[in-house]
Amino acid sequence: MRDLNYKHLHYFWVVAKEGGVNRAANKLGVAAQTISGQLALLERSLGVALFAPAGRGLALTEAGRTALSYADRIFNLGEQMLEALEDRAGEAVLRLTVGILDALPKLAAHRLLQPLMGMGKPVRLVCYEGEIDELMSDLALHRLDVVLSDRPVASTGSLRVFSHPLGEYPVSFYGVPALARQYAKGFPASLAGAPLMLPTRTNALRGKLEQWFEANDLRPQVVGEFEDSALMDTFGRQGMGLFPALSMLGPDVEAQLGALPVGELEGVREQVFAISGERRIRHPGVEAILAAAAG
Amino acid sequence: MRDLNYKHLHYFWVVAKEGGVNRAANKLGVAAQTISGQLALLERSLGVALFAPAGRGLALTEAGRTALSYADRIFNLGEQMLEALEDRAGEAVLRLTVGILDALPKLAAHRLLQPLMGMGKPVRLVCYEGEIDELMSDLALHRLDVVLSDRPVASTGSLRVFSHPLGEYPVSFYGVPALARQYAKGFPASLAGAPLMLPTRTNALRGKLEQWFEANDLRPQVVGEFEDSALMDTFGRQGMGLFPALSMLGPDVEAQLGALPVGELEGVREQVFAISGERRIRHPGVEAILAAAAG
DNA sequence: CGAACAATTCGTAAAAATGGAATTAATAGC
DNA sequence: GCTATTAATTCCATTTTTACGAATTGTTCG
Repeated sequence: MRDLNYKHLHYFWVVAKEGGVNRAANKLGVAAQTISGQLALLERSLGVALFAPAGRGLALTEAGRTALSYADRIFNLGEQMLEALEDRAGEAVLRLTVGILDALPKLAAHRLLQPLMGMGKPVRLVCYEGEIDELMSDLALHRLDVVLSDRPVASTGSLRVFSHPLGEYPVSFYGVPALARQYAKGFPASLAGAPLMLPTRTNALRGKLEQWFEANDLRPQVVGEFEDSALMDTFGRQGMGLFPALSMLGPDVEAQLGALPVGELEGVREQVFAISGERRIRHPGVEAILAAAAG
Repeated sequence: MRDLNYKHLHYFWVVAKEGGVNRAANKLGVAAQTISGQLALLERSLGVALFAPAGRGLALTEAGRTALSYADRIFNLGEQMLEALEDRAGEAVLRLTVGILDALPKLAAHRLLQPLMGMGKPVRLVCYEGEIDELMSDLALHRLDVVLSDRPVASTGSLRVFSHPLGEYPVSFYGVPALARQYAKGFPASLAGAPLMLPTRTNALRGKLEQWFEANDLRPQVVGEFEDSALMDTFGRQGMGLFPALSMLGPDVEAQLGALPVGELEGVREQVFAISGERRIRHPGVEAILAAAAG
């Protein structure tokens, strides 16, 4: 039973729905012998009988009933697809569906997606956020075109994904003006005992920060851990403590959060990866993003 | 673009997943020209481009992405079907999935399904209850083999169903012994002012009861209306009032509910129909039921 | 029992899919 | 800027699959 022949399955489906080979032949516009023959081939390739003689007609076997419920769904999907494509035949807007890891800084995501707007075509951007597992499964189901992550993702047996580095960016600590002034002098040594907000351990950046503390012989006071970077930003704005963010986002951070840079963390770089589910065929939008990141 | 060629769609699916015509050809064990040609035919029949040249490869178009999400589901279903059939290849139990209208007396349903047990094969009976609309849609989706209803159902445009009469059965009023004794004398005239429980107006029997009251010039006191006959039985057992049920179920009613017949309603017959979604192909179990009802 | 119906088998004809050889197009390397 | 390489495609002969006419088998109904 190597490969399923969908033409044969389609005949089976119509016969089952119409209630007989002759009726199906009539509906499909082919001769009854044809259907009968193809049906026999299907049964042989499946290794099970789908129909059993009943009276002078046919009745579904148990296996046939199982097959019918699948065939129903399969061919309904096929019909839906035709409708969907008929609608879309005229349209020309490019839709890019992006999954963004909760932990990834929103401003960074925004920056990375910026190149899309500079493309020739009109683009409709659809963003989802979530944890890495959800996003990966959505990627596998083609509900997402690409996922932005803070680490590369390895292909597992069932899930084949491809990670493309989008870049690595220096990281700085930021804080409200009062805090920033207080700890800027003598940075990074000044951080000893400073109130810090850090991402949780599920975030790749967390490990790098720990290493940096180790290397600089610092033991800061952690006042909060955040899964979602947007939440951390909000608390940072209230002056809860110093928080890490990309150095290049200085102007944005100041404008949106009223926080100033305290100092850059030497050797610490936040990495960003674009994870795609395709080996090489690329979404024009994803291509634009990768090109902009590389250039 | 009348009919979708699933072989072509399958090639498209593999090309999209593998990331190129050559890779797909390699995986499928056919030449690249073949795939290229079949893909072109698919695009022509659909009237939209699925791929666009990108570099020296191909990239999905917006329509291609739409198609891919359908193809994913379609071919995953196909693979699931093969697995399901492989498992079921040995099995020999017959499964009958029946939908039973809430309003239909449970004891009657039990009686009607009884013949199944006398068949040669082992049978697994799966019963669902619900309102007519739910059951009809489940029937259309092949989640049910047959529906037992108290009235025939007409085929609508989108839903083709076939109603087979299973029989009509005389109806009696029943009640706990005290009530039964009180109202049996002089039946049916004695019912004037008797506490009665009736099915709601969604039940076909309700209309027939009203007519019978009219014909016998009775104006009984309705102490309760019930959608579900099992609920009515439960209240009847508590002595809330007299309730209608099939005459032939007298022994069952007495054994299970401790209620006695008060009198049969002349001219009132509860009808039962088997509704199937198939024109003629019949489930061996359904056939047995119909045969037993006819014989 | 024979007429009508339903499915099937057989052999051949038509249609579709396939692969070889050559062509076009876009990179990557030198 | 030229050449080797990779990828997709076009053209056409060949194979495979699908389809139909004619005849066959089995079942139901009058």
